[in-house]
Amino acid sequence: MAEENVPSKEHWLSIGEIAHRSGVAASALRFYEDQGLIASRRTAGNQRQYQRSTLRRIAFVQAAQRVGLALAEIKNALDSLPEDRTPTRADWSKLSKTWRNRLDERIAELERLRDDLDSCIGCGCLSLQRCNLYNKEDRLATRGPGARLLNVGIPGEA
Amino acid sequence: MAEENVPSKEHWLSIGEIAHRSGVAASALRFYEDQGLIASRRTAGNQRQYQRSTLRRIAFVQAAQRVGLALAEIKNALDSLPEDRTPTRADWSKLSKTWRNRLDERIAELERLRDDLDSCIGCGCLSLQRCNLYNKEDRLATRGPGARLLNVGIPGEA
DNA sequence: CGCAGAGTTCAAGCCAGCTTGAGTTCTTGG
DNA sequence: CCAAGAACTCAAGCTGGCTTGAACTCTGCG
Repeated sequence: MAEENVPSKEHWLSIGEIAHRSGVAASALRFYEDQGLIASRRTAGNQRQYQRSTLRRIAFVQAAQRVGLALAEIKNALDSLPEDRTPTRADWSKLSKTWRNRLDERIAELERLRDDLDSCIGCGCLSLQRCNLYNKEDRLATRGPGARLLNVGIPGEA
Repeated sequence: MAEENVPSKEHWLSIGEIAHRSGVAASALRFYEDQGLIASRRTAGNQRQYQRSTLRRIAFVQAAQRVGLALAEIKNALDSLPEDRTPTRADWSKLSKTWRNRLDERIAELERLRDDLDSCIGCGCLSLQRCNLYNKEDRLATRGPGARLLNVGIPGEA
C-alpha cells in the first residue's frame, strides 16, 4: 500500500530497463520522446532516466495504437493528463472512456462490414446493383496515404 | 438476365470511367495494376481498357482494405480466383468467407481490448501488477514499421 | 585504470500506399 | 484537320512509425 503513494524516493529507470520492461525498442522510446509522448530527465552524463509511471504511459500508448489511434492523437489525449502530478485514477479513467467509445464505434463498423459481407456471400457479388459492399465503395474513397487498418501478421514477414 | 451471362460483346472501360465509377484515382488504379491486383488490355494507342468485372475486383479490394488486409494479401487472395473466366458466385463466396473469419477475429480482438479497458477503468491503472492492458504489452511488441490499425479521420487533415 | 557494454545524437533509410509533376502521346468533337 | 482533354511513363515525393548506422561518450566491474 505504501508504494506508489509515497513519492519519497523515486526510483529512476534507464532507457534499457524501460525498453526491456515495455517491450518497446529504445529507438522507439527516443522517437516517442521526440514526439512528446513521454518525457525523461537526464543524468549528469546526459543519459535518459524515466519514472516508473512512464511504463504506464507506454502501455497506454500501445493500447491506443491497438485501438487504432495515430501517435499524434494519442499525444493529444495524454496531454490532457497532468504533466507533473502523478495521474489519478480518475484521470486515466476519463481517457479510457474516450478510447472505449472509439472502440465501440470501430467494432460497430466492423460488424456492419461483416453483415455486408454476409449478404455479399448470399448474392455472390454477381448482382452489382444490389451488393452492399459494391455499392458502398462509391461513398468511401478514404483519402490520404498512410496507415489504414490493422495489419495482423506483417505481410513481408514469415 | 441475359446481361452478365452472355459474354458476346464485352464493353471495355477506360481508366477514367473506372476511376469515376469506383471512386479510386486513376493513379491508384495504375498502382494496383503494377501490384498485380487488376489487369487491363491496351488499345492500339497503348491506353488501358478494363472489363466490367474489374469494378467488382476493385470493390473487393476496397472491402478487404477495410477489413484490414494489406494489398499483398489481397493480391494473394485474388490470385486464387480464375484469371480468365469470370469468377463464379462460388469463387467470391469462398473468398468472402475467409474475409469473414478475419473480421470475426479482428472484432474479437477489439472486444477483448474493450473488456481490458473496462477492467482498466476499474483498476484505474494504478495497480500495475494487475492491469490487463499493462501486463499485456509485455507480449505484444508488434514488430515492423508501417500501417498498424485503422486511422479514422486522417490526423493531419481537417 | 581500463575496457566492455550501454547510451547519445544526427542523418538516412524503409515500407505501404499512393500522389504529383514533367514531358509526351492518343482520341475526338467542332 | 486541329486543339483540348484524357492517358501514358517514369521518377520523385509524402506520411507514419520506426530502424539502422556511424561516430562518440558514460558508467561500472575487475
